[in-house]
Amino acid sequence: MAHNKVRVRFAPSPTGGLHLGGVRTVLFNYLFAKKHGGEFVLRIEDTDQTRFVAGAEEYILECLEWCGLIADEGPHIGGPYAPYRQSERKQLYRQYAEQLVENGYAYYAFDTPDELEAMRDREKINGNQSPQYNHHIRHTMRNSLTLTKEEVNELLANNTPHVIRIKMPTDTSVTFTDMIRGEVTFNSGTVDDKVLLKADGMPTYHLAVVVDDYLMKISHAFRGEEWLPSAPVHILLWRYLGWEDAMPEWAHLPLILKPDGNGKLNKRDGDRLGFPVYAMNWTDPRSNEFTRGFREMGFLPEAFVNMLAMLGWNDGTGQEIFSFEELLQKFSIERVHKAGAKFDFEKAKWFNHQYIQKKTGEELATLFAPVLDEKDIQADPATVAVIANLVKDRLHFVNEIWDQGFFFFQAPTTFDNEAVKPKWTPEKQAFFEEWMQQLATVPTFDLATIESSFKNLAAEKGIKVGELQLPFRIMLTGGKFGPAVFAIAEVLGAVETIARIKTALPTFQA
RNA sequence: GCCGCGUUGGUCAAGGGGUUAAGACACCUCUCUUUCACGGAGGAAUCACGGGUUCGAUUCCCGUACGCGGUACCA
Repeated sequence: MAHNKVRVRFAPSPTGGLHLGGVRTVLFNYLFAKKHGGEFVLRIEDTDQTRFVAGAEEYILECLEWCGLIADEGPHIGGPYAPYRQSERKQLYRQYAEQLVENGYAYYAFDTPDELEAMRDREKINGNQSPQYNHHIRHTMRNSLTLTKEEVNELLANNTPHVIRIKMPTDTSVTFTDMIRGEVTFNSGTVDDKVLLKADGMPTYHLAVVVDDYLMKISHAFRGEEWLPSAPVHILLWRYLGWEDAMPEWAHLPLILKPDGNGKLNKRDGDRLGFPVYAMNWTDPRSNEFTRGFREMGFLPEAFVNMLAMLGWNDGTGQEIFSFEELLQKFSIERVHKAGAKFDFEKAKWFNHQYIQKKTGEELATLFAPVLDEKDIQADPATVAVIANLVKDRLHFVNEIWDQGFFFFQAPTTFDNEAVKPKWTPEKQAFFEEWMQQLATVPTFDLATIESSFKNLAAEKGIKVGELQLPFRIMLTGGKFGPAVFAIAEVLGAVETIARIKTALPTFQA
C-alpha cells in the first residue's frame, strides 16, 4: 500500500498475565517485521482506566524479553512516535473524533447509562436478543442527531457528560482483504454505532487503534480473530478520517482453543488440565490469584517460541523444529491457518524435549543449578554435566534431572528388595562380596574397567551377567530406574559404589 | 436471534479435480535394553453431511449441520 517500510505493532491491554495466544501474536508480528527488515512496536492500550492492573505492563515486557521478542519502540525505550501508552496520548484523540462529527460521520450522544439500560430492556421485551445502539434506534435516543443544534450546543457548553459515536451507514457493503482469510465482507447496517470517545475523554479501542496505527505509520495490523467483527468499524474509520491510502493490511489470526471441548483457551483450562497458559507466573495484585507460567514450569524460551510458531503455521515441508533464524527466514503470514487450533500440552512437552536434546551437559547443569541450590546440595558442575548427559534423553523439563538422577546426589535409603529377593542366591551374594574386593583395587575406576571386571567375574562364577545387573542397579539407585548401571557407578566413584553395595547387600537376603 | 469466520485421523497438520490422502504428537504391537527412556520396525483415517458442476470431487459452487468469535462508554 502506501507504506514503504514494514511497521507492525503488538498492542496489549495491561490487565493481567500474558496468554500464550498473545505471545503467538507477538511472534507472528515480530517474524513478519524482521523478515521484511521492518520495525516492531509495542504499544500499551490502557484506555480503560477501570481495568488498570499494577505491574501488568512490566510483566508483559519481561515476557517478551524472555522470549527474545524485543520491540524496537515502546514505552520501555521510547521512539520517534512516543508516547507509546495510550493513556499518555489522551488529548490526541478528541480532535479526530470531533473531525468525524463535523463531517457527519459521528455524533454526540448524551444518553446516560440508565437510559441505555432502559433502551436495552425495552428492546428485549420486543424480542430483540441483543439490542444495539444502531441506525434503527439512534433516532429514539438523546444525541446530536435527534436534538437541535441549540440544545446540543447548550449541553456541550454545560459540560454534560457525553460520548461520540460513529454513525454507521444503514446499508453499505464494507469489504477488505485479510491476508489469511482473503476477502471479507460485512454490511454496515448490522454493526452498531460504536462509541469512539468515552465520557471520560478517553478513546475506545476502536478510535485509538485507528488513530495510533495511522500516526505510528503501521503498515500491517495483525490481531486475534476475535477482532474480525469490529473490522468494518475500523475500515470505515480509516476511510472517514481520510487516511484510507495509509491503511495497514490486515490479518486476523486464528484462535487457540482448549484441548477438550471447544472454545478459546483460558487460564482456567490450564488450572483444570494441569498446564500453563500464561508465559510466566502471574499473580493478580487485586485478588492475589496465582496463575503459573511456561517459564517457571521449565520451558526453554526457544522451545516455547518454536511450539507457538507451529500453532497455526507451518512451512509446508513437514519440518517442525525451527531455529529462530529459520523462522525469521521462512515465516509467511499467508501460510497461517484459517482455523483455530486446539492446544496440545503433550506436543508442547515434546518440543521442550527436543530442545533439551540440543543442549550440552554443561548448559543443562547451569539451568539445573537452582534446583540443587534449593535442595542445599553441593555438587561439582562438571559432574552435574555428566549426569545431565546421562539422563537427558528422558527429560521433558530440565528440573526432571532430579527425578531421573536424584540417586547421584544422595545414597538410597531404601531398596526395591521385592525385585531382587525372589531370585537371590548365595552365589550372587558371594559374587558381590568378591567383586567389592576387586573394585577396591582396580587401577582406574572407569566405565570400561568396571564393566569388564563385572563381566569377567560373572563368567568365572558361571552366573549370567543379566542376573546380576538388576541387583547392582538397585544397590546403586534403590530401584529399577536410571541410566546404564556401569555409567552410574563410574560417576559415583569407587568409594561410593563400594559403600552402596555394602549397605544394600544385607537387605537382599531373604 | 443476528452478523462473521471456520470444518482433512484423538491432537497438530501437508495436499488439492484423477494420490497407496504426507509428516509429527499421543496411542497400540514388536525390537533393542533383564530398569526406564532413546533408537529401530510395524498398526490404525475414504477428508462433517446433502445437492450440484465435471468423464471424475476430499479438492470448485450452493445449501445444511456443527463449532467458534462478536454482538459494552473492555480490549
